[in-house]
Amino acid sequence: MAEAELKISTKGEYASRAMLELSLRHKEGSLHIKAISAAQDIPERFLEQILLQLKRAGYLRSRKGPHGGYALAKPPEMISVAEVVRVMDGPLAPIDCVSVTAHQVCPHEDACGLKGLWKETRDAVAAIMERTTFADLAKRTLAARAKFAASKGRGFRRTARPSGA
Amino acid sequence: MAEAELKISTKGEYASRAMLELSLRHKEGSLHIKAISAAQDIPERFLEQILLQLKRAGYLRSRKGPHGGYALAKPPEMISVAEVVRVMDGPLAPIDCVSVTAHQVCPHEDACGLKGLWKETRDAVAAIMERTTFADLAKRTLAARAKFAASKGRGFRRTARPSGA
DNA sequence: CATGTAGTCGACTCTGTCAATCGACTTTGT
DNA sequence: ACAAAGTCGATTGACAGAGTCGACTACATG
Repeated sequence: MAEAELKISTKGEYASRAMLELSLRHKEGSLHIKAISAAQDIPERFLEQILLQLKRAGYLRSRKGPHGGYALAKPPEMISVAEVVRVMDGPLAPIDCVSVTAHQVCPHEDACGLKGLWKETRDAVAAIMERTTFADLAKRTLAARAKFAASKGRGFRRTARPSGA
Repeated sequence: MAEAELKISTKGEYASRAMLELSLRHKEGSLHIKAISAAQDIPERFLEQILLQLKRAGYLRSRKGPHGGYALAKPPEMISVAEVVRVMDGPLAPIDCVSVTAHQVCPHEDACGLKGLWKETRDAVAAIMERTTFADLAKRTLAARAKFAASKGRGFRRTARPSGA
């Protein structure tokens, strides 16, 4: 028995985290894979191919050579989580006969009273992810961190970041 | 690339279909595996083990010998889809750090602004499945079938033939 | 009480997907 | 031109999901 039937692939998760990191540090210009990998704890080599995919899909732009790296291709408020997840894992549907992007005829048509239910859940999830942008996530994250820092007591240094500068 | 990041296992799907069939024909007393398998087009041998699991979890009762078979252990309006799916696939969470039944500390705590979002989607899905009972599904199915029959009933079958008579 | 019917159980296979890694190539800055 | 950084695609290893099998046990009826 698995542990979840509602599953976001780690790839989708990593992609989201990477995009979030990029959104948080949007001002800094481009970030190297290493920086993102370290900040979000994602295997560097794996992240590499994720960023690549995201770039091909038009969400990121990259620069080679020294001082290169990745950056968002559009402002964070223009990118929804749904888009990113879809790039990584494909269309979202709880079961094939309900997908908006990849339907196929369900052999049970009339017999399948479940179809409506699956569609309902799909729509609910899609709606949430569709309306949440990375700007939203960044805002929430900042808020959460501030709260965290405050509750942890003054004088505490915050999360150690492998920052240069 | 997969085709869905929101996935109900076929086991969960089959279990739901079986329960639906049992609900639809609740009046008939118990049904044999064969009948359910045929009606819902589920591999007999596979269905067998699914029903078994459902029985162990207390949703079905069975009778051996001739005239045996499976039947619901409680009325359809007392069983939610969420329960059944959970029996088959375990707790539902888009990612481990959000599961209500199987949490584990997320190593990114503060850094993870995504957590809230995953939780949101989980709750949305859970809410839908929790409030939908098999009585609901049976009703919907009957309605869908009636509609289907009506539209099929009048008129003639579509003629793809170049020249009719 | 014999016997076929039906259910129970656990182990097993097979396939596909997912996560992750490598090696080599290309581009860019100095 | 050389090194640093990014790009690419192929490969791999592990594990979960889907479906199968064989044998065992219980029951109901002739």
